[in-house]
Amino acid sequence: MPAQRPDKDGIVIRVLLADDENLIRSALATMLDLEDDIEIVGEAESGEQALSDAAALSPDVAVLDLQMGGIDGIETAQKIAETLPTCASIIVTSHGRPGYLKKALEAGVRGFLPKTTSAATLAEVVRTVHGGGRYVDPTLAAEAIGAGDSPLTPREADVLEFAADGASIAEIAQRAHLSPGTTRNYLSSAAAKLGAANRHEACALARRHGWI
Amino acid sequence: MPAQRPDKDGIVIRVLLADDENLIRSALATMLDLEDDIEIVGEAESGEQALSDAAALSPDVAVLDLQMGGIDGIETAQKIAETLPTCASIIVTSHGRPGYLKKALEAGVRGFLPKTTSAATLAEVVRTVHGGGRYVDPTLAAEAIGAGDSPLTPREADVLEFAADGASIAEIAQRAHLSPGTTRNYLSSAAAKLGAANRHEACALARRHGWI
DNA sequence: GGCAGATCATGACGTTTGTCATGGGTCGCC
DNA sequence: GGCGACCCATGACAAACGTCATGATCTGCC
Repeated sequence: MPAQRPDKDGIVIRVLLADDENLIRSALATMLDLEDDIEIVGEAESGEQALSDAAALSPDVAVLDLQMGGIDGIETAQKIAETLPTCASIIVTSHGRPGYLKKALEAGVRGFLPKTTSAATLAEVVRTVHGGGRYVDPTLAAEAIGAGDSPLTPREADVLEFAADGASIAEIAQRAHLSPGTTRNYLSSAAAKLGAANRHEACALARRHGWI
Repeated sequence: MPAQRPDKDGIVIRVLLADDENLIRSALATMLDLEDDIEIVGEAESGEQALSDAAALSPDVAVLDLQMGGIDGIETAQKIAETLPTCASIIVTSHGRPGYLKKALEAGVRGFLPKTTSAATLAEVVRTVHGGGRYVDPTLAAEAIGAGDSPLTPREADVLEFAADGASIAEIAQRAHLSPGTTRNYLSSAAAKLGAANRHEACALARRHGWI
C-alpha cells in the first residue's frame, strides 16, 4: 500500500515513460498511475520517440529504460537535459553495470535504479527527483565505487569493443582504421590492465564492468 | 481498456508470478490484478521460491521470467509440470532467442512471449493456456522455425559453453574433463558448423541463436 | 621548455591456436 | 553384422596471436 499523498497543493507530477518492452512499460504505467500525485502523460517505445514526446508534452520527470533499440536511455536523458532542463530523468535498468551509472550521472541523470528494486521505491524516486533531489540505488553505488573507473584509455576501449564478437586482429584493425600491429599492441595492453590472458577474456571482463 | 469478463460461472484464474526484478514483478501483478477473472495468488523472486509457492498455493497458471538468478524459468516450468500437472506455465522473456523457445516447449511450457508484446496480450494468454490452449509469439515462432535446430552435438555445445568467457584451450579442457587436443577438435568442428573463423566468433554466434 | 601519457607504427620472438590425418571405443539402427 | 554418428585421443604443421623493444608524433601540464 503505497502512500498516496495529494501533496500540499494537490500538485501532480507529470511523467513520461520510455521502455521498448511494451509489457513492462504498460505495467509500470498502470502502477505509477495508481499514485495520486503521479500522472503518466506519455509512453514511448524508443529513445527517439521519447525525445519527440518530451518536446511535445514537457513532462516533469522522464523514466527511461537503459537499453532500448536505437538510442539508449543515457543518450536520451542527455538530449532531454539539453532541450528541456526542467525535466528530471530517471534510468531504470536490468543490468546494473557500474560503468553505466557513471555515464548516466555525467549525462545529468537524477535517478538510477535497477529493476530489482521495490515498486514503492520507484514512485518515491519520482517524487525525490522532481523535488530537485537525486537518488542512486545504494547497491549499485557501492559497486560503482568499488569498481572504480575504467583503467582503459579511450582507444583501448574502442578496440576492445570491436573485438567483442570474436573477430580476428585483421578485422578489428580494419574497423578501427589501425594497422594490425598497433591493434595487437592495444589489445595486449588492455588485456594486461584487466588481468586477462587474452583479448577475449578481456572483452568478457570489460563488459562485466560496463567499461565497453 | 482490457475486456473484463467475469466468465460464465464467475470463475477466477489463480496466477503465480515469478520474476527476480521486483519492479517488473509487482508492476505486472498490479496490472493482471485489474482483470476481473484473474487473481495473483503469489509472487516469487526466484525459481526456487516459485517452486515452493506453487506447491503451497496450487495456482492455475504460472507466469515465469526466463532469466532469473538460480534456476531459470524453463527449469522451473519443467519442475512445476512434474509436480503440479494442472498448472499451466507461461514464459515471458526480454531476450527472444530462438533456442530458448524450443527448450521451453520441450519442458511443457504452454505460453511463450517476449516482454515487447502488449499488456492486453498477457492477460489473454493467461486465459488461453488456462483453457488448455497454447500460445507462442508469432515473431518468435517464425524466428525459431527459420533458425532451426542447433547443428552442434551435445558435447560440442558443452565445450563451446566453457569457452564463452574467453578461456584458453587448457582451461576449457580442464573444465570439460577432456584432453587439450580433443577440446581443440570439438571447438574446430563447432566453429566449422557455425561458419565461424574461430571459437570466439562461434561462441558469439551460438549465443545469438540460443544454442548455448 | 621539458615531461608524461596517449596515439600510431614496425619488426622479431615464442606461444597458442586452428586444421587435418588417423585411430580407438561405444551406441543405436537397418 | 555392418553402418553411421558421436565420443575421445594423439601428433604434426601453418597461421594467428600475445609480447616486447623501439621510435615517431601530438597533446596537456608543471
